[in-house]
Amino acid sequence: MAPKRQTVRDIARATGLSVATVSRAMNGATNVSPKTKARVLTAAQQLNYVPNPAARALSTKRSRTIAAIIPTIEHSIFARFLTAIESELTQLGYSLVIAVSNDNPMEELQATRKLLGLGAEGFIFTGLTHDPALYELLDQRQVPHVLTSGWDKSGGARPIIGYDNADLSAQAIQYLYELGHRAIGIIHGPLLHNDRTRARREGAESINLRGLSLHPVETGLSVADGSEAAGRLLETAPAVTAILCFSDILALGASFQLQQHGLSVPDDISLMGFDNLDWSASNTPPLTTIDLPTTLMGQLASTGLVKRLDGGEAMQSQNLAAQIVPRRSTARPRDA
Amino acid sequence: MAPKRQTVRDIARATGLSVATVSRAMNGATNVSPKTKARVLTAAQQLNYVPNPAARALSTKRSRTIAAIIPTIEHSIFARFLTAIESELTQLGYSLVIAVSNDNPMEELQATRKLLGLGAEGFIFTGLTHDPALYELLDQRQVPHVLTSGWDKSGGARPIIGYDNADLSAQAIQYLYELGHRAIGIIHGPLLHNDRTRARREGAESINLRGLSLHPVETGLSVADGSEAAGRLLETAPAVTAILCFSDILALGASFQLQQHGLSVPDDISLMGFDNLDWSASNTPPLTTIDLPTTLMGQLASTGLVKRLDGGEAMQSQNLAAQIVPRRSTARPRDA
DNA sequence: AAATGTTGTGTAACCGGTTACATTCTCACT
DNA sequence: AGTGAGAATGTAACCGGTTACACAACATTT
Repeated sequence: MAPKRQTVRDIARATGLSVATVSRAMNGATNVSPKTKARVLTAAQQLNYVPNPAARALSTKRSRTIAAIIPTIEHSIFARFLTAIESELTQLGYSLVIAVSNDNPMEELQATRKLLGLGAEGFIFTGLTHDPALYELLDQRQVPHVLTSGWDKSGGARPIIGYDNADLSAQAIQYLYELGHRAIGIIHGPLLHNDRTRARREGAESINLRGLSLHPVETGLSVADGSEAAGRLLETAPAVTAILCFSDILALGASFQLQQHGLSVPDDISLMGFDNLDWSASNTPPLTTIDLPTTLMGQLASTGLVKRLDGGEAMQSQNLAAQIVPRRSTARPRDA
Repeated sequence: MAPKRQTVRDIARATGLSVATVSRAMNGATNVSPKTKARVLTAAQQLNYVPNPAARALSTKRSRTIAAIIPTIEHSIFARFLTAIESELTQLGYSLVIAVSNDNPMEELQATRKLLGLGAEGFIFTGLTHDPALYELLDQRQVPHVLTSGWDKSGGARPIIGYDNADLSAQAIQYLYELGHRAIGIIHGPLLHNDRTRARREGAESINLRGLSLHPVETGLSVADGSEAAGRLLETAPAVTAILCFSDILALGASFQLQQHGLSVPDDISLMGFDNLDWSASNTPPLTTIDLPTTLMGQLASTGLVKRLDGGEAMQSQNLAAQIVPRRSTARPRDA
């Protein structure tokens, strides 16, 4: 019932070969005759041999494990991201470990320490700004890593695979302006410790168009927060004819609030999101949003990191394209 | 810039002590004088020493890693579950690795093999039915594991920490019946490879009440699927006065569809979900649903597994309580 | 003062793979 | 047959912790 674990030496004994040959046969067959290789493989099969990962990691000094640290898991945009990373890494023979930072730089630092101690060889972070101590740690130990979900035009020192939040949100405002909207509400999550949100807000405010007035409202990240913020916005800026939310989740909350006020989308007010989550097309009405290249970003971050680890190739930063997806939740304002 | 990794021997050299003493000082201090312990600790601090997890795992034959295999990550109910497991395990000094089965027994088996090869010591599975080969593997290698998200009255051979899906869904039907509903639609995900859904369906159908007729519709798991299924239901069973969805996600989709048909909830039709996701209270109208003890389940599964691994205590099965959360999306039918 | 116990520390083996280097075997070619 | 190159295999050290056992120093008991 409990056959003790088999080792290379057991296989060596069983086949009458040496441990070196067994090891060579199990891995990339360098200089092993096909006959012996087959002999080893069948013996391994029979004895139900599974290599000990710790022993292998110890002698190769490689764990083939990559860590992803994300702000939260309770948000399908990150779920999509993680799924992409996971499947890509699995294909490349790597494993993924995950930690959550709750958008808190200290928790992020702590999680990184922990995963480093767990043997992670490479790191995928979300966002561009992190605690100096985190960077120090990474540099000191020369840990390959990549930043995601953002973009730095000025080209920072570390590889980035992401998209230009400022530019995208500017595009969104432009899009609404061209539809005829002049007073536009913005609902977004916390600015503190979240450079994606900050970039989006700054991007929106960088637009200078005649007659345009923006009405930003800061709130949390949940559906309930979106609803609450929309309520606040309707009170403080009743002239608003369109609302841009910096996430589809917030837009969903806002749409609940608008419904409660008896306002119809887009006849009374236009609503636009950010993320293009899977349900945004099913929303009533289908939600105009921005499709972020989350899956591609996960794939590229993974392959880049693996190439770096396996081949030593330096990673290249990439600014990925993202598209506005026009749907029925946005339209010309009534009096335009 | 690249100070080569410090080892116990480096610390031993630096302090003039032996590796054994250093090791003892670093871990639970068995027989080490406070003075030496302090000396070792400060030296370790100064040299920025981080123990090599592979070496430790190799010699202790313990990895302190637990694996969770979930059907999908793109569903906040599992996100909540994972978050609970993660924080609990971290507190207990363990780490979590995650794999996704996509509700496919073969993928699940493969993922288990992989994580076992990665060194996972214990497993948390979702659901009660799994591939026989999976059970064989677990038994043969005596891997501690726990099944979650379900319940087996007849008491299976393996520890379960979950809730009684059949009973909960029966309660939901009962609740709607008592409100006065007689023709009740049910929208649920795939029955194949998903024993939670099967149990819920069977539980609902086990109810025998005068005048009650159920109209089940099978679909996928996404919001769009819920919307599609609701459309189908309205066509095939127009007499339905209430719809029970086996997930809040499906209920959200259904509510979009009802809106499109100009039907108001709950005046024209009652709508009920399952899960109590964070937004279900913000929905318009707030969604009646069943609050599942996901967080508690994650905590108990984690601590149980750790107790088993650390202390050898056998795990105990637990049937956790779940509550119907009545909100405004359900009401008496019009003509009752 | 001798015997015994207690506490703190050191030595060296061990975990289970990988791999540099040494050795043996094969076979082609003179 | 002899030689040398190249292929196949073996030996043993190594990765970096942990820990059984040995031993030293000092306290306690009679």
